[in-house]
Amino acid sequence: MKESPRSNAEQAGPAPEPVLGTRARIVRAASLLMQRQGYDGTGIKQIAQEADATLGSVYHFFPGGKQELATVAIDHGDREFAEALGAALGDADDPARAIADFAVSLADRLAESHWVDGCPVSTTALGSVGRLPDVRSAAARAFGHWREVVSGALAEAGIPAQDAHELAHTVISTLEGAELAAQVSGSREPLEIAAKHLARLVDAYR
Amino acid sequence: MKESPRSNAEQAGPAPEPVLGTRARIVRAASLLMQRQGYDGTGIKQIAQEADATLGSVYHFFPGGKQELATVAIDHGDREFAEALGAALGDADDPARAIADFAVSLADRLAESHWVDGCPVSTTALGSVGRLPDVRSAAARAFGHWREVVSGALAEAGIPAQDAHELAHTVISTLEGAELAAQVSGSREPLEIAAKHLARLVDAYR
DNA sequence: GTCTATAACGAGATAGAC
DNA sequence: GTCTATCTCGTTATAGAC
Repeated sequence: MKESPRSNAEQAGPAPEPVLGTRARIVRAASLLMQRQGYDGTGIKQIAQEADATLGSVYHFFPGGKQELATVAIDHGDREFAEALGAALGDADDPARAIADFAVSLADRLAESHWVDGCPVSTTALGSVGRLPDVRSAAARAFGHWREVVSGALAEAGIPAQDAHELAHTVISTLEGAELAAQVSGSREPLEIAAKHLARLVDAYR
Repeated sequence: MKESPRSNAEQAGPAPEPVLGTRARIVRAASLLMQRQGYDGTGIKQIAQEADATLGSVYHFFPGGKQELATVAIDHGDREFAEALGAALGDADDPARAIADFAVSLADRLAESHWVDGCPVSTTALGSVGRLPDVRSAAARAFGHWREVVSGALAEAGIPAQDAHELAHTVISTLEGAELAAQVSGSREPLEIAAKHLARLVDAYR
């Protein structure tokens, strides 16, 4: 069960990335591939190949099969995005500007990936709404976490709790929708405009 | 090629819905199923069954196979949503209120369908961004059409063209994102809050 | 235009040696 | 924990009778 994450590369060379265990590599590959191709568009064999693991290892760590893998992949994307969001908004005294900058950084990442690496949750979640309850609820938790990060930052900047709660909803919704529009149209424009409008909206509540 | 759309039900009884030809039934079924399950989650056999057609008929009308079917389905959803949007914003002297009401009506439709009937384009488009260029560009056209409807209504209400263009981007992005969030969380809240914030944002530009 | 049968392939999942 | 072989089923797509 437990693996030493440093079984090789022991003498701490300049290698920046830690050596991932098999389970972690599988999770990372599943998250990345499902982010790009969705649940049905991603095969378990493809995940195993991308993770440099065998099919047997995948089912060893995830006996629940593809569904379990999908929920774990969404949890992974949840944490990843929450950290980025927290880092961007954490100690900002001007949350409106911080949110706008974060939206532009999403456009940067998206353009770098040629518009394929969008939200790590929405693609997987959308196609499985009425069909895979565990996947759907994992996605709902993720959205909730992200709203908490935004709402906390807004409250810390002096915005009343109820306003902060509602603004957090619209900030996350608009970022999601603008990222989707940017992917589909292959353009930074939706996210850049969303940055401007979200800043204006947040500032109206101070 | 051409079919009489009234080959039966000739005496114009009180039947409200027109009799659809085979091709139209296939398009409608494909649009509905891909809206719910995405491109990869929807099988051609399932489409044929839902449309009361045979597999042979599907390939007769759509020799390009699943890809062609998907682009036609997106075009269908495009027109459908553009009409609803146009009806809601067409002759409104208060576009901010009209947009808010429309967002709430989206929440109504979503709740009625138990959160499965979301945007007729985004689910199909998202999973195919880096993989099916024809599908992606059909989705991009749809988003463009919808923005034109919004931007036209805003311009007619006296908002300068550049502001109207940018607002249309955010209106569509936010509606998309809020609908996605509502589906995932099984709640009207994202769309109801988006309605309020979009109205406030639009009013700030008058 | 509609229907059935089937080809060709890949999917998710399992078994069991090592 | 890892690997390979395999089972079973469903998929897209095609062929050809009617």
